[in-house]
Amino acid sequence: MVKIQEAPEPLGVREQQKQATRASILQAALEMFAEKGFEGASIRDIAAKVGVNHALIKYHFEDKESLWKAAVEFLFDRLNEEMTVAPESEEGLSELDRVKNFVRRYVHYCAQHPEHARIMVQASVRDDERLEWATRFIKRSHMVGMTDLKKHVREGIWPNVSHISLIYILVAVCQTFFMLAPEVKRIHGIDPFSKKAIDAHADAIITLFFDHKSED
Amino acid sequence: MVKIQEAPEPLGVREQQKQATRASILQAALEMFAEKGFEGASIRDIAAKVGVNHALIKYHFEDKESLWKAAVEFLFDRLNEEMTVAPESEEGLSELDRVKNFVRRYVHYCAQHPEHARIMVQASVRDDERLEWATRFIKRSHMVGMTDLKKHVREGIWPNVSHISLIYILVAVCQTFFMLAPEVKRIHGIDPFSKKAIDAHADAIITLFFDHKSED
DNA sequence: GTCTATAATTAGATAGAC
DNA sequence: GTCTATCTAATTATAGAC
Repeated sequence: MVKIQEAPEPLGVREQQKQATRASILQAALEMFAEKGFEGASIRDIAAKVGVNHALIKYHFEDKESLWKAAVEFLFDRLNEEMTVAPESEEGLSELDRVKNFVRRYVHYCAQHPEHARIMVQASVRDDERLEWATRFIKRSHMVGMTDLKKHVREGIWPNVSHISLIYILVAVCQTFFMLAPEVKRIHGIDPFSKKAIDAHADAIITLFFDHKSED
Repeated sequence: MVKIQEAPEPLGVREQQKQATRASILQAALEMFAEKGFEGASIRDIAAKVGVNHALIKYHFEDKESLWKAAVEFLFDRLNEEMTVAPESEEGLSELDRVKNFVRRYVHYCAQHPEHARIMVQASVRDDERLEWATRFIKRSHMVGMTDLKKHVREGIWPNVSHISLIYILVAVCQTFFMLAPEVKRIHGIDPFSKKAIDAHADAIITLFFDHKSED
């Protein structure tokens, strides 16, 4: 019995439960991979965190590698969603103010989802099959940023230096403070995820990059 | 038979071989821990990389945890050595030029030893006993930097924003480009460790931070 | 869909030979 | 000092019950 439909039917309660379990496993996997790395995070610990049997993960994700890939896809899908901005909301703003808004938005994204940087950094320090696979996602987000960045260099917003270095500088300053949150807490005794610290960090970046000139 | 001596005697050939083996194991451990993380790097792979039996590692380093700690101590000892500068070499320089020199020196350190950032980032994303142990080393290097940084904020070299954010911004921009070298190569097709890329990166940071003012 | 039970592999540790 | 051999524990994977 095949149904032809424009919008998806309301799911059966069993199917709903399935998707909920799948989502819980994915969420637990994100946290575990972020904290312990690919080998350090065990299927069994992820299952235990969700409260299901480890064999169930095979049913939803085939194997550990596939689970990791599903987690990475989820990260970049969410990044695209959350970083997209309605054009109307920026009408009348100068290009510099748009760049500043972008920095604020990205800083907040990094604070809300530190597991993104944690997982991707651990992927990007080793030149293996997983990094090769993830390259398409990283590449896509870099290419989008690169186009804008080159335009902004021409407009004098960024200095005319290596574009590749600039991209990594921008990403690094937004991510690192939150990625290393456990260290920041231990060394400096502050919580990077507090509203105050998040705003102070965005302010620091924007002031240093765009509103500051060193005195000799 | 006890010898009292001012300077160490020339070591026996057997003892020399022992220390050479120990150093090789430590070097291999640094590379493996950096690339694969604590759990991902196996004692057996490290031993295989050196060309010795895995049981020998226990003789030199007791267990995996101790080997990791020895590797981290080595990293910070070398950091202190290589970042120390003779006061004479900076005589007559303005404070701003000293800061620029510091950035250049640190960028070169990060390029020469990307395993430092790789190992410490993986330690700092998880709040466990190893990070607690490593805190003393991180703290020491942050405290040195923090004192100078506050002075330089007063002098107008850095903008008057969160000092903690500034520290992480500075460290992040110097480290990340080299830490993520495998990614940089795959995405942008350049080698971050080439002399040209290293210098361009240091230039990018210094220009952006100290020699640039955005146009509105 | 989810769990039980178990096979197959791999890792860290260590006793003892050389 | 270094290696061989072995033990134990943990992990991924999977067949099959419910």
